[in-house]
Amino acid sequence: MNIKKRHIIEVAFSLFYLKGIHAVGINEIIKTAAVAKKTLYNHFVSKEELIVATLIYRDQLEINHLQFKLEQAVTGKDAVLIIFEVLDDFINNRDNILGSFRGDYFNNSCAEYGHTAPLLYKACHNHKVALKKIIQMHVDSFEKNHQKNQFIVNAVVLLREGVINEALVHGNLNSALEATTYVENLLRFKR
Amino acid sequence: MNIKKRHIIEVAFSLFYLKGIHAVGINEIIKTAAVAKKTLYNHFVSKEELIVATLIYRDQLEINHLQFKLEQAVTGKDAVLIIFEVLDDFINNRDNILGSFRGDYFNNSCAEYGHTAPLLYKACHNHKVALKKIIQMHVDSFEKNHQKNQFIVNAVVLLREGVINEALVHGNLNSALEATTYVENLLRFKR
DNA sequence: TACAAAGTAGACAAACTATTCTATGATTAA
DNA sequence: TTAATCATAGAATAGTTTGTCTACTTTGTA
Repeated sequence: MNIKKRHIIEVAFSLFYLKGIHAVGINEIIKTAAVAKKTLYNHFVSKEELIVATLIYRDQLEINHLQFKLEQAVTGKDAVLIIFEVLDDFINNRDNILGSFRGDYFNNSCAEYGHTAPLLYKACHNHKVALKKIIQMHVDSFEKNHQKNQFIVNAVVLLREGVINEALVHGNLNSALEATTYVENLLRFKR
Repeated sequence: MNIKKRHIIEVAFSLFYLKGIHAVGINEIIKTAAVAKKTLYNHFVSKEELIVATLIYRDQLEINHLQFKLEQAVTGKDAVLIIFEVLDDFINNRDNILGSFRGDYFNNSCAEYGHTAPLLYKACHNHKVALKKIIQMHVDSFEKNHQKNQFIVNAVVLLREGVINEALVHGNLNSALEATTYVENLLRFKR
């Protein structure tokens, strides 16, 4: 991808994520990115297209990062626990790749736009589907009983979402560790 | 409270909740509320004050509604399960009082503003604290062991947050029921 | 070297934003 | 009845916003 285009996406993402999408204007983006307005509009037909690009960019970043971390997992159960380790590092700003925590970019974007911007919603939804697929794959490796399998997958997805919101709005930075205790229980009982 | 003021708050809440706060202007609010601009600014010094008023209004509505439903609970464990019943009705638009589901208003507002508007963040945070206090109270009634008690309270809070986001972004309208199965497990094992 | 593509800087338009203000009409209480 | 209060409609202000356009400069490639 064009280097300027990527730079604009990265800068836009940072600002959107930190301040919220509506709160950040095109002028702020081009100023921060040190880029001409024309350049931005050469690469993106509208602000909405840029927003969607930031969502896809962040999706790839988070999914790749998670996959990389999951390579350390020996068993499927390890993998499930690693998901919450990654979350804990993210929430407590111990991860350079994911950057400074300000909630889940996809949840935040959906919260801001709801279903008023269909492309945007779809990008958020896609990310969640991709994430669930990864979780599913790892749970499949150790739980063959369909019902138990679904039970665990759903619980992990649910807890993950809970952890992020708990950290953001409740301000509870231990939420990932709390969830880990919980997941350990879940994995033990379901053997 | 003044009847006009309350009407403005209710209309503003509906619009903010449906479309997002930034996306709704003062002009749209006064037009929908069929009220003069001066009337709005007589009651609220600024848009931000109105936003905070809608958060407090919704906080009271949700807390009162939940308390009312919880009166049906015979035991503390019933109460915990009722929390997820209420959520399920909310998500599937079976509750006239809570209205049409579009996620958690407090999470959405925080997502939109982050910490840039301290009064707003505080109102959201207060709601979460009030909610946790209610959950705590009911769990206290059946679990005296402090560690187990905290474990359950945290799990319920985490799951509740997860359920709402799962429904909003994943589009999974069964999330509350899935969580219920999970909570039942939790309550059984911790006897 | 020459030429096309891509970037820069920023003025500009049109539409929006929150907020203030004026002028007028309706209610209400003394 | 009279005076004060409250509401209305909407113009005006000052500042946003996204997106377009012009004129000029840099850059990469053939």
